[in-house]
Amino acid sequence: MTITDVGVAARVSPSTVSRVLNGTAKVDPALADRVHQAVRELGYRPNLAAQGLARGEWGTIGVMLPDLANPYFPDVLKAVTAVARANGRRVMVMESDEDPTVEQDLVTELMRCCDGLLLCSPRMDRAQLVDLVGHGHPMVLVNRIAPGLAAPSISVDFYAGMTLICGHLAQLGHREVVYLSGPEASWANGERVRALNAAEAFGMKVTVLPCGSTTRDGNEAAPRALESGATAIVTYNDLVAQGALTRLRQQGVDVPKEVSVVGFDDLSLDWFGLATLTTVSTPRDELGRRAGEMLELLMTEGHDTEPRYLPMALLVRDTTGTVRTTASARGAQG
Amino acid sequence: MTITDVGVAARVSPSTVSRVLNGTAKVDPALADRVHQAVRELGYRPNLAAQGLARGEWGTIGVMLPDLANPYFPDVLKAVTAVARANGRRVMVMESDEDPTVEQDLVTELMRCCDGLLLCSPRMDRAQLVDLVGHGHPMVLVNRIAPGLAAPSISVDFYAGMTLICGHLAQLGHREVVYLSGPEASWANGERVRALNAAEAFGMKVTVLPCGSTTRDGNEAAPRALESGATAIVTYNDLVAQGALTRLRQQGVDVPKEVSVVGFDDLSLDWFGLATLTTVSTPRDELGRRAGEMLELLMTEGHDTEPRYLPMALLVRDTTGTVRTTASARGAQG
DNA sequence: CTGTTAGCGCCTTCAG
DNA sequence: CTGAAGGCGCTAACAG
Repeated sequence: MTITDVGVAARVSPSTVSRVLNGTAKVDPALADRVHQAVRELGYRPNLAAQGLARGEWGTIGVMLPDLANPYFPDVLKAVTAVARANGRRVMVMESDEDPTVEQDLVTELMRCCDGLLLCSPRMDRAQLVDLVGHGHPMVLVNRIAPGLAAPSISVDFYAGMTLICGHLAQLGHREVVYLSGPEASWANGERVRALNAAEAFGMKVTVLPCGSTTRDGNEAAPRALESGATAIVTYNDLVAQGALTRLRQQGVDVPKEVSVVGFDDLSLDWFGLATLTTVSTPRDELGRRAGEMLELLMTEGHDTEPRYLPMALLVRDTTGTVRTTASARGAQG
Repeated sequence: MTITDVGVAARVSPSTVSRVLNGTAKVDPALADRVHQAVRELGYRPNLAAQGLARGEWGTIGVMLPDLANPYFPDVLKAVTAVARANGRRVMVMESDEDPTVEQDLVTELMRCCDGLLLCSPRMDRAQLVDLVGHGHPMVLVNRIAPGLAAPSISVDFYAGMTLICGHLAQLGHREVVYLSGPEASWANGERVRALNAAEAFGMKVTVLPCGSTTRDGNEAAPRALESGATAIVTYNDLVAQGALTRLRQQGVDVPKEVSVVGFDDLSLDWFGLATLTTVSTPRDELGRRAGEMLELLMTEGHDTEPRYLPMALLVRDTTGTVRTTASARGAQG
């Protein structure tokens, strides 16, 4: 089933078939009709490998991300896919399991079969990033801003988000908070930490505890967080927060009366359980959409867009409250 | 950067390069060394489009699934990806949003750029399935067994899983249960319903309520489920169950004292909240692994494997208990 | 506006 | 065991 078969069926040359199918040039309507009919009758579909070879492009964009099981990414992916489809492209996604070495391989692999790449929350260091970008393949960074890198970037404004959290806690009277830190190699985690450190200027004492990005991590870290003596537990994301929350409850700790807990990302995990998490929201849909658009622009017009930051919004819900004054738990809810 | 460039660098013909790279034929070790070195120095990577065109295959398998946001699928995907990588293939996934029409398009699209397809929980009807399989592309069905279809299938044994649930409830004294039904077009849902109906032979009265597959669906259906007067709420999956559970608690209903709730799939959502869900477990990893292997077999040897059913296991946890005898809630926990 | 011609980069017969 | 030659299906530059 080739373009030639369609050609004979429509009594035209293969080129003409190609032209009507791609709209590359004006074709006599009569011939075009014959072609369309033949295509329909034969159920012809262009061979993508042949097209790719001839055109030098695949009609596919690649997405690399650390973990598909994180509810964060399906939302982003849906938006990216929508944009890609609107531009007539497929999407190929690969997950790295948070491993920088794997990331390198995946990107190399994706470059072989995609016209452009979206690197979501890459964990690799700046040098590796520079190396990869140097290959000249269009790629845009998502949730990672790397200064001086020849690739457009778009990210949620983690720093501002965490600042909102700190402000909220400060106003509730919290002066000592503990932060359950995300993956060490995560730039996004670094931004959160920076914002926390900045909050110390306002008289807030911050303890950083290595933790992780999953519910399990939060669950395991909760006791240590409690022991730190902080009145509020700030977390890398909602998953960690929920894990911690569960553990605290099991230990009979009253949240938010005895201790406040804050999430990050608004994964809307709050369907579960009675209390819903105070957190900051991420515009995941917009993030995916704009990232897709930036990549498309980069691929088609070589447009190197300015780095963009997307704002987060504070969502005060049930897990934060005024700090308890002494040893007794008599604080009021926020 | 073509195979010819490598050839000149290694002072051999392109054919020789191809042969050492693919292990297609015996090559003088000295030449092979030169080739490897040249490849390394030039950083050469075969053009996939050219390979695909010449070989007539893409080195890619396609996966179609209804919804990436369902935590069920990332687990399956990880296993599929692992198998695919072990066989030197990439994975391309597309989600249909539970829409049979979209499914048709996606499969058609995937057939154009993949050597084989995994159709996960397809919602399309049998006729459409037959049509698609008729195209002669290797495909295996996951979580859908369709009799007389010329495609291998593998599925979790939903019927047996639901039977375990019914038995468990019956032994706790439940005689009236309500089922929050999944997507109408879901074969897996049909299997669950069949098992429920079979349970009626044991004196169990079953009411089926249309619901859906998401937490939101469960949340919204909970009041209706309660009104049905049943003593136990059986659900399409853990997501629905959690949604219902949350709503019941908000209404002050004591689970499991006043009503029992059972999930399905063991999505391990139980990190959240105080009570963990009684449910049946799905071997998602094994499902993905075996599906991948079946597809590989089908692609390489045309092996048409027997349909396989994977067993589920009952996990009795905190949300089921003995039926309350009258109006008072004095049941004990299971 | 249409058909003919020459590759895209690789694999795979076929000679040697 | 190696090189040369043809073709995979399509597009694009070239004549007509």
